[in-house]
Amino acid sequence: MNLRPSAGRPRSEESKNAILNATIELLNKSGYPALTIEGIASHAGVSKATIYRWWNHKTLLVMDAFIMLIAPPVELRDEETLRENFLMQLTALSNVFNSTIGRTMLSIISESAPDSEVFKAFYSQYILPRRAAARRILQASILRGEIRSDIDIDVVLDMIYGPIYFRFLIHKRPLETSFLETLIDYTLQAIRR
Amino acid sequence: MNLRPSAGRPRSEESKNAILNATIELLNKSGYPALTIEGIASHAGVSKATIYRWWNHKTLLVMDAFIMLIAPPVELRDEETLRENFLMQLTALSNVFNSTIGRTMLSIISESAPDSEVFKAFYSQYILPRRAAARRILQASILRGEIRSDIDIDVVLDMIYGPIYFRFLIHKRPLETSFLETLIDYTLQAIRR
Amino acid sequence: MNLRPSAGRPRSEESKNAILNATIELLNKSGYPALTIEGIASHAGVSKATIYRWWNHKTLLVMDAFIMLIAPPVELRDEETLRENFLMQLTALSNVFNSTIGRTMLSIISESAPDSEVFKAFYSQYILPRRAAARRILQASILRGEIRSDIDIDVVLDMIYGPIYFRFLIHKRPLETSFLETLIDYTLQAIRR
Amino acid sequence: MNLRPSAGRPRSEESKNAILNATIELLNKSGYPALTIEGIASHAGVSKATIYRWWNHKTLLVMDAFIMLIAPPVELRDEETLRENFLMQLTALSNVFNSTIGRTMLSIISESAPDSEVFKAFYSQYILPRRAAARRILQASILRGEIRSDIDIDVVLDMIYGPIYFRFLIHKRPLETSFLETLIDYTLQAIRR
DNA sequence: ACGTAATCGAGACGGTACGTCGTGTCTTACA
DNA sequence: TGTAAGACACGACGTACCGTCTCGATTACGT
Repeated sequence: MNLRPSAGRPRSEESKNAILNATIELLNKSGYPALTIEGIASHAGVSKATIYRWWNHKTLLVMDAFIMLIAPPVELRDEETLRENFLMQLTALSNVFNSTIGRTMLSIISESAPDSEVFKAFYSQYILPRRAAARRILQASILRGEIRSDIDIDVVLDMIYGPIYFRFLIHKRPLETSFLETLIDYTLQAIRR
Repeated sequence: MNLRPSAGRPRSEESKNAILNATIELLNKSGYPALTIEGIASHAGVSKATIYRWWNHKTLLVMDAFIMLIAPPVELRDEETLRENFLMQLTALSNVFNSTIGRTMLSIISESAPDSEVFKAFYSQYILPRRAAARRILQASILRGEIRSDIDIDVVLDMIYGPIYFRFLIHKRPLETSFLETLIDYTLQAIRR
Repeated sequence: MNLRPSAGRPRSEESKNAILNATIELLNKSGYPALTIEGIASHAGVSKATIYRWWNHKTLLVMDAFIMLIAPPVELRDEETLRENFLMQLTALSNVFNSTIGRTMLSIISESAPDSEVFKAFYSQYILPRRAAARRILQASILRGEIRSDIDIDVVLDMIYGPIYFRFLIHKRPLETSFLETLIDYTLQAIRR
Repeated sequence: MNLRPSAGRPRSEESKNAILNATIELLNKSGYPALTIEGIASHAGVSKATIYRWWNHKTLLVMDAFIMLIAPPVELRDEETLRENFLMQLTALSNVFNSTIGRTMLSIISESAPDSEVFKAFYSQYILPRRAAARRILQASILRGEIRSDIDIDVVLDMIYGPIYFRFLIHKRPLETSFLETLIDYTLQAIRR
């Protein structure tokens, strides 16, 4: 069962945590362009080789730190209205954007290739779970007859998420709650029965 | 009027063009992470110092190359329907995204600070003119009574542009015309009178 | 005894030798003004950083190459006459001057400050040992009653070495044996009992 | 008569002086390795091209500044004793060595090739006149029967000048008068009748 | 208990690019 | 023609990281 039955010294969890924490700290302090493996190593009290042994690429290291840090997907609940559920999820999303590592992660993804390891990891571990949850509550809403049954759910989801990302990445403006509300209201207006 | 009638040797337009063209070529060939000032200099047959004399930062160099390359803002016309005008502009936008320099530019902007030189240049030279044009035709449409007069134009514009950027940067999926049409239709549905 | 028994990868003796040999070769080929760290690095198949790690200054690198190359101080012997001993030492000195690295070393020393690292190294590692040997045989000669006991040995040594350096550095004329002999004869004439 | 009958603007004496003075000032302030044409030009309020037009090489510029600055050769006089005459000349020489430009000049000469322009200029304009004067008074002394007639004057001159240069360039020690006197006394001892 | 094996820190290594500085040449307009 | 101003191609500087490597030391597991 155990494919590699642990010959030799096991991986140091302590070093692993020190590396991920150092990554986050240095990212917060100086930003992604100034983030170096050497800096992380010395800040974490760890050898460079140890980092290279476990992460092929700096982007994957940031990805792991990002996953460690962010909250799990918001539980969307059927009892809440569609509007409330979206508001909750978009608020969680805007918290991610407000962290340095969240912004960094998105800019890494922006310039990553669709077949790159980091993109695939981010998409499957971050985007898909949240999108699936949102899709579920939209479908429940359709079943309840609140919104039209012929809508293209993917387009609707993009109409909700897209402007949030846009506002952060391109406008670089703070996300007021009123913006979120107007956005959701306009979208629901477009798809209501 | 001319305060200092050119003391010293004038700037070489030839070098300037060679630098911008080399930037674009190398970007297309190997991508932004592999783009080096040294590479640009040698490919353009130009000295590194000449590049540094005119561009403080690599991002600003890419920005200038981007501006040189892209088409001027689409002329939006009153004779066309709102829907046609948006389709035209979004198609132009997707052409930008389909070029390497366009994708690079956006990822640079994604990780730029709001007070950075490159962000301010991009925002004022690229985003604002296009946004102003779109705003004008929305306002004309309001005057003609086709759409509601109480809408928040900024939110509407973000609902149109945002999903496009999102689809490219995060989903990394091609932009089918059907997507554009559905997007516009849903949006118009939300704001029609 | 050994306080830190070698943490980390040990210094490569191979690289060290390659650097010193490349220094000598390039010096012989093109002279000191054309000697660059970059040239040495590429000629030695070594990274620039490796050179800078071990030598703060180009002059110290030349100094080490010089020390590696030159013969150890001539053994002065009591059985020989004073005259023979000096002739031997001055001949060895003129061999140093006839090598490019010897001439280079002297011109480095000429323009070095008295408190500079390279001057102190040269003085203690090259000048002093040879001067001490010469001083010893002069003192032995005094004890044997061949020369006056009240002479200022430092002045006498400068009277012997100084003209050699002068002839090379300023006159730039070859050193004939007859010149050396006349020089020694005149000096002995001045200090004989 | 006038070979170049002043076509065009004449050479600016003002610029020439500014250049030579700037050379000396910068040499005194920061030393020869830090002496740059660009620095001289900006300090003298002069264009780089003007410097390059009149001096092929930085060493020649220093040479001209040196010649402008130093006193003319000491007048050696028959009325004085040989000893007094040498003392006077050696004192003048040690003044040269005490100036930054004097030390710089010597180190330039040390590393110059025998067929280089700067060496030939220095030798003919500085060394030879002083050496000729010293040679004359030695010959006069021979005629008066004070010193031996069979001496090799060139060797004697080197025995007097050499140790001075040596003391400055290699020992880097101050020249006490007592050293000069002992040096002269030993030399005269060697060649007196 | 003792070897085998993987991991760890330290840090040297060959590279590549950085951004700066000085070189010597040039192009302009003015004197 | 000479000059100041200043842009230019070139080349080296000394630094910073890259990703790899070689050490000795450490920590498990299987004999």
